[in-house]
Amino acid sequence: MSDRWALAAAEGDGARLVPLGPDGLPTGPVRAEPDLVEAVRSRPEVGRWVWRSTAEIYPRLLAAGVRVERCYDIEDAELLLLGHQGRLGEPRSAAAALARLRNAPVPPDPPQRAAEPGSQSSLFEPQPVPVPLEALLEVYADQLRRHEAAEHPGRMRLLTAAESAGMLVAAEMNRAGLPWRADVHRDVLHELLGERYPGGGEPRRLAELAEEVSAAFGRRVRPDLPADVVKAFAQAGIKVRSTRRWELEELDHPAVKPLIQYKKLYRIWTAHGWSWLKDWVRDGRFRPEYLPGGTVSGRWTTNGGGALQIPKVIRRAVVADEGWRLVVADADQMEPRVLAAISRDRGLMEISGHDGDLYSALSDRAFSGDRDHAKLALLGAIYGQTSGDGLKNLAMLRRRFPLAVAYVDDAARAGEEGRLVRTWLGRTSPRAVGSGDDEEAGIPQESEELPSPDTEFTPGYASSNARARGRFTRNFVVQGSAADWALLMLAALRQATAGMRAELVFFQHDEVIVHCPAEEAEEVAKAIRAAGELAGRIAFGETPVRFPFTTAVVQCYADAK
DNA sequence: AGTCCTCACCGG
DNA sequence: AACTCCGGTGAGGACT
Repeated sequence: MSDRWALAAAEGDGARLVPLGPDGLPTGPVRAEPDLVEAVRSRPEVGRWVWRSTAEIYPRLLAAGVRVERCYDIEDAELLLLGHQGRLGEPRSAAAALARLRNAPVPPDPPQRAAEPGSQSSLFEPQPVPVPLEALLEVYADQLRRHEAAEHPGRMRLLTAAESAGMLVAAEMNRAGLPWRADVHRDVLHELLGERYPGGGEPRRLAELAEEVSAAFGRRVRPDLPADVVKAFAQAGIKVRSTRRWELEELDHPAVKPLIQYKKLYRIWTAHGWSWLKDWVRDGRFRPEYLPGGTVSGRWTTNGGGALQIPKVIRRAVVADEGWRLVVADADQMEPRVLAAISRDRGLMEISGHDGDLYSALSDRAFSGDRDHAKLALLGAIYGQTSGDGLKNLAMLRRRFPLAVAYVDDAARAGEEGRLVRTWLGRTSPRAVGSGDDEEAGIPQESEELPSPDTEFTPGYASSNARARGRFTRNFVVQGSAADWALLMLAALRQATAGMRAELVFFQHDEVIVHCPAEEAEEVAKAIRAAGELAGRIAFGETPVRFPFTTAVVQCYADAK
């Protein structure tokens, strides 16, 4: 009996499938079966299903109550392998991979369509390109070879396996949905925005604030039109470059207060108001479509519903079912801990080797300043900050944590020089757009600027384009390696809760929510902490670095912080 | 009528 | 204190 099987959807509801050996080659004949779901359900001993696309197959299985242990997603792996080869942007479909193997014309990927509210199946399936099982096997065998050719084959195997696990988690979270109380959401909207007027215009509170703004300027002003606001300030003798909140806050003018209030509420109304509720919440659940690896750095995105931007005030609507709880868990200072692990900097690993607040430890041991200054300095180093307070402490960071700063500096230099960088597991940055100075053909590039002498490590004169590129690659290695860790953490958590009634219902970069019966809550919290530590060891090997979570067992998401 | 862009906010 | 990294979203407006 084989541990690993390849599976392809066939005519109607059917499937074709075959057992595979450790080398990825078939160890038996191809079976043709009339019912894909039954083909999988009847083989619980299979440890890993190799298929073209999780989004194509797994929602069907979940709808029939069939859960699988592990999978290998060929089209996701193709994307990661292409990236590793510096060929991001080439079509990643199985059909395209096959065409490349056979030196045939490569079909472009089908366009991704927008999410449809309320849909339960995944949507990265605009028009599935049928690929026969034999062709899939050919692509799979080639992918196994390409893993071996990677810079770190073991890590690359881990990366594709982890992201395939992420695909399973994403489909399961979409199926489960985030518990959402529409009645509570409506109460919040009414409190903040007031009554809705018939006809669909602004609700009462927004209309009142618009009146206050107009009254303050002495003429009719539309607060939702930045150009109108800038003009109104100019007529009042105040020059503003934009109407961003932080800029308006500097001004002394009676319109400022209602303007800022208007912006805040306008945002809630348009992005998370009544129409959002109607579009995205069904039967007490919000079902966003998660896209693992949706950003180049490996962070997830969601398609529709803005699930990764739920405003804090709206979180009151996320309420556990009767007798159930939400276990809300936040990884503590994930990015500096990840930097410690990937750079192997002794000082930073030492500070990251405790469960306590990392920034406090940093300010106690290495800084004369307070916690907030320590935090700014460290984050500034990771983000490539170009101005502000963080810079003053950069020299000290360099002395105390030479390997950590060198790690991100090296990544920045690679970016400035147009080279690619990789996360710890091997996810690779995209090439610079145009990878030269040929953007905006025919227009000369901006004049070269002098580097600021206190921060620059490059001897040359990098253009501002190149320096932006350097900030991107600097951040990429840390944020991306953190995403590597998060994938492994999710995979471990999924395994740990497999025998429980608990369901993963939300994931956002460094935060998870598990919905579970009250009596399972403590066990779930323990499982989350264990998953974090396990992910740290699997991803980065044995290091002193700890990956703690702050967990809260609550009935309402808003009570978690 | 549809597409693309800018703005400004939300989250990490 | 300043606005650096990664995204999604909607509205309005300019364009085809």
